[in-house]
Amino acid sequence: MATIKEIAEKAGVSIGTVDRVLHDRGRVSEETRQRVLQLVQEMGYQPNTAVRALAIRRKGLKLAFFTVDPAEHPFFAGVLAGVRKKAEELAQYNVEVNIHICHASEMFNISPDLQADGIALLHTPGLQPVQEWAVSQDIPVVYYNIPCEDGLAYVGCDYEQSGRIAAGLCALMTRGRGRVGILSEGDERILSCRDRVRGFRKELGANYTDMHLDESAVFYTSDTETSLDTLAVQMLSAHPDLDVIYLINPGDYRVCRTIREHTKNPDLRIITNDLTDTQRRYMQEGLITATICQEPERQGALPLEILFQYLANGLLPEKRNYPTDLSIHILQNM
Amino acid sequence: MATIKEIAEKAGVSIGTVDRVLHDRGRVSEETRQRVLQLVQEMGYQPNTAVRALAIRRKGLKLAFFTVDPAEHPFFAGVLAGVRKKAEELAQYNVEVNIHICHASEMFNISPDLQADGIALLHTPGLQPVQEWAVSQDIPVVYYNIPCEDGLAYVGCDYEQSGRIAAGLCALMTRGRGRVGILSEGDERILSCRDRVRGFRKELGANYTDMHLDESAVFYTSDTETSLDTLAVQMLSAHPDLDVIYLINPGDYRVCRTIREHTKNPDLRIITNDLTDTQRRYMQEGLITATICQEPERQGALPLEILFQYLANGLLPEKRNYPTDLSIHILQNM
DNA sequence: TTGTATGCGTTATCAC
DNA sequence: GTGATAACGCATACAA
Repeated sequence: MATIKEIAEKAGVSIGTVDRVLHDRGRVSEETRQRVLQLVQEMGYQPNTAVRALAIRRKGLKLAFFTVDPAEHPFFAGVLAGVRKKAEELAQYNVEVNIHICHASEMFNISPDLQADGIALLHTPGLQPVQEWAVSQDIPVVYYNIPCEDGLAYVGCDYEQSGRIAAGLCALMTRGRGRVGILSEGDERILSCRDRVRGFRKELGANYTDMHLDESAVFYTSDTETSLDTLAVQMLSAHPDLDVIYLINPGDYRVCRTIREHTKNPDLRIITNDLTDTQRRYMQEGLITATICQEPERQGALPLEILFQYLANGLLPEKRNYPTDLSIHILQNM
Repeated sequence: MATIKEIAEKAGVSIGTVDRVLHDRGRVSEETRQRVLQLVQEMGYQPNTAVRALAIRRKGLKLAFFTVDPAEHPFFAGVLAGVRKKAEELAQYNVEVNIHICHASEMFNISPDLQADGIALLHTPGLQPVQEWAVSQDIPVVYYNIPCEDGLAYVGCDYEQSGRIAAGLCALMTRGRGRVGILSEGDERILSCRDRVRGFRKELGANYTDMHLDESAVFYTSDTETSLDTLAVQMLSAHPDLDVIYLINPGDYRVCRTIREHTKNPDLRIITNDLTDTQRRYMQEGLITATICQEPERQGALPLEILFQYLANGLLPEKRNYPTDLSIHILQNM
C-alpha cells in the first residue's frame, strides 16, 4: 500500500532519490541509501505493477518466440495458441511479439535484421544458431518444452514424471498385473523419450512389481530402420498377449489404426502423449484409450510472461524450473 | 492501439468529449456523438486496462466472498487459497476482499454494517438471506460451485460431466465390463449428487453397455438413517463381487478405510471426487484409486475477477457459465 | 549527489 | 455542450 512518494516524504528526500535507490542506479550517498532501504522494508513497499506498466510502454519491448511448425508437430499448435493470447495481452504494454517458425532437422537461419530484447525457444539442434546469437548479444533467454540449463528459466514437462503417470495408468487399466509394450519413433537418444521410458520403468519397479514389461517388447524405429507401422505389426506378432501399448513420442499415435487392424485383442489399451485434434478423433473412435497432456498453451504463454517481467520490471523468475501440469485425458474429459 | 487522445484529435474534439461518448454520460450533441462513435469503430479503439486500473483505485471497491468453513468441507480450503491469491492481486487496484465463512445447515446472519459493491457466493440454503439482501440492494452477484440461474455468472463444475468421467474411469479400470456400486452421504435431492449419478448412468448406457450397475448397489445414507460406514459394510456383504465403488460426495472418502477393511477383493477400486490433503494421503496408502477434481482455486479466483471487471470496467462476463476443468488424478499426478 | 518536470492513457471535476 | 486539467504511481531525462 505504501507508495514511492510516501517513502520519499518520510525519508525527507525526493522521489527521484528513492527511485535511484530502488533501481540501484548509484549516485546516492550511503547514508540516505540506508535510510531509504530501511523505510522500504518497514513500510512494506510493493511497486504497483499496473502503474509501472504504464511507464514501461515507452520501452517498446520486442520479444522473439521461436517454435516448431505445427504442420510438422501438431503439439505446437497449442503452444502457438498460448503465444498469441499472451501477445495480445502484452500488446497493451506496447510489447511486440515476433513468432519465428523453424523446421525439423534444418538449421534456423538468423535474419540480419533480427532484433529482440528477450527470446523464448526450445533447446533443439536446429535452433543452436539462435542460442549462440543470444549469448553473443547478451539477450535473456527462456527455454520451453526441451530443458536446458542455460537461460533464465525452463518451462515444460517433467518427462520422467510423464512416464511414471503412464505406468500408473497401465497398472490402473490392468489391475496391476498387465503386460505392457513400448513403441516409439526414434529412440532413447531423444531426451523426452529417454526420460519417459526411465520414469516408466522406475514406477513399475517401485509400485507395480506384478506388471510385466518384457525388454523385447520395447520397439524403437531407429533400431531397425523400419517404419513405425511395420514395427507395430512385428510387435503384435511377437507379443500377441499384450494388454497395453505405450506410444511415447508425439506423432506416434498415427500408428493406432494399424495396431487395431492387426491385433486380435479387442481389449488392447493404447496410451499416448499430448492431445491434438487427430488424437481427439482417435479417442472418439476408440483407437486411443488415454493420453497424457502437458499444458501446451502454458508452454507458449509463460516464457513470454517471464521475459516480460524480467525486462519490464527487472524481476528474475522465482524458480528456474516451471514444470507444467501433467493431466490425464480419456474420452469423457478431453 | 488507438488511444482516446488520437480519436479526439481525428474527431476535432477534446478527450473529455470522447470520454462522455464512450461512457454515455450524455450532454453531447448527437452530431459529434456519431462522429466519435464512427472513429471508435474504424480505429478499433480498445481501452487500456492497465491504465484504467490506475484510475479505478479511487473507487475503493469492496467485494464480499461467502464460502463454507473448510474445517467442515476441506474442498473449500482450495477455494479459499484461490480467493486469497486473487485478493492480493486486486489489492493493487485498491480493492478490498472480505471473506465470510458460513456454516452448514445454519442461516447466515447478515451483519448490519455489511457493505459490498459485489458479491460471490454459492447457491446454498444457508446463504439465502445474502441472496435476498443482494437483490434488495441491487448488488451484482456471481455464483460458484452450486449453480444458480440468477446473477451475473456461474463458475463451477458440470456435475453431470463429472459423473460421466467417473463412468469412463470405471470402464477403463475393468475393461468395460466391471460391476460398480455407488455409495454416498446424502442422496439425489442434492444437486451435485443427482447430476453426477445421472451423468454416470447416461455414460454407462451410451458407451459401456457391458458395465453393470445394479440398482440395489446404489446406497444413500438418507434412505436408512444409517451411518456411511455401516452402509459400506452392508453394501460389501450384499455385493461381494463389486469391482469399483464410486463415492460421490465430498467427504465420502472418509469411509475408504472401512471399505478396505471389510472387502475380500484386494483389487477393489475406489473413485472419489476432489483432492484434499486427506485424500492425498489415502491415495498414497492405496485406499483411493483415482479422484476427479474441479479446480477449486479457480472457483475462488474467477468470481472475484468477473466482479472486478464488471464493477471497474463495466465489462459484463462473456459467458453466463464458466465450467471448471475436470481433471483425473491418480497416485502419479496428484 | 540530489531534486524537479514530464509523460504514460484514462477518469472525473471543473470552468466556460 | 464542450474543453481544459488534476490525479493515479512510477520511470526517466534533465537541471541544479
